[in-house]
Amino acid sequence: MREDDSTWFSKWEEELPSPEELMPLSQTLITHDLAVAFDIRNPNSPQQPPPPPLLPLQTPSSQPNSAEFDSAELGGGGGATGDEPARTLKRPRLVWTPQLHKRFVDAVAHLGIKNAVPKTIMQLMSVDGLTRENVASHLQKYRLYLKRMQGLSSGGGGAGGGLTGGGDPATDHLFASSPVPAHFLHPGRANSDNFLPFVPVAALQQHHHQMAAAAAGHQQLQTQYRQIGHFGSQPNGQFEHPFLSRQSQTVHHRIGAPVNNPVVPSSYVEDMESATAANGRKVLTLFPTGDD
DNA sequence: CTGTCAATAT
DNA sequence: CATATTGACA
Repeated sequence: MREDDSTWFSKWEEELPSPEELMPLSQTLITHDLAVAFDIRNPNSPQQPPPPPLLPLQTPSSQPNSAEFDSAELGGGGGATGDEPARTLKRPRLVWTPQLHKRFVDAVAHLGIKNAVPKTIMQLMSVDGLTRENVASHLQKYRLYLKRMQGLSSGGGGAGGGLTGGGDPATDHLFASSPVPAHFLHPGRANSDNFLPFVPVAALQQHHHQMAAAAAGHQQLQTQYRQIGHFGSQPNGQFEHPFLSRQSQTVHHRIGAPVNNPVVPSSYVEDMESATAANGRKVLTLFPTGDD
């Protein structure tokens, strides 16, 4: 029944063959300008349909959504006419969506704990808009998560927890959604050959703004709740995402009966990047990469 | 300067 | 309250 349990990492091996395959990595985050443009915090309209966060493929159509420009910022004083570039502007808040986190894990996994440093990860991810600080922050969170899992799974203590191979959410929320490469659990242990040495390929840089994915717009919105629940209520009925259905709201009682293993809440698309390879590896590689 | 830990803000 | 952001330190 549960095949995912032991398949995920099996698949992983197939997935991380060569760096070249990883090269095409390219996700589009919100560009600064766009972010700022969307960052509009409508004082009057509290419920403005937030821009669809991530768009893997299948760009609907660029429906020029009337973007209202609300420069209700600036607290008096200061030249309001000056800032046009997105420099020195405060980013809203990075929304680490499962897919994005997956990319993060992917990069870290392929890099190896050794090279898994913020800068490298960030570069490998090639996520436009992502900054070192973002990755660094998330990285440490991820490390803590790994550490936590280590202590719980091994050990013997058995402490009331129980449940070892499952992994229980509630504390790790997002982290639990993405598969954790086994090797992460323990740095110097098990066989070393398991992994590919992997050499930091030349600086890969490629990012273009093809499908704009706007994910900004949440400034003070509590994350997780309706962050990206269902946005198929567009008047135009444009998007209809099959995935991205968080089933939170589930009352998880602390100790209760042995919860079943289905940890994975919904089914996130395994990997959209692999889809490209299946079809004919190419697509993203010929685009003018205006890197930084 | 880059990476990490701690504190703070939202 | 959890998460991301920011600051300070190594």
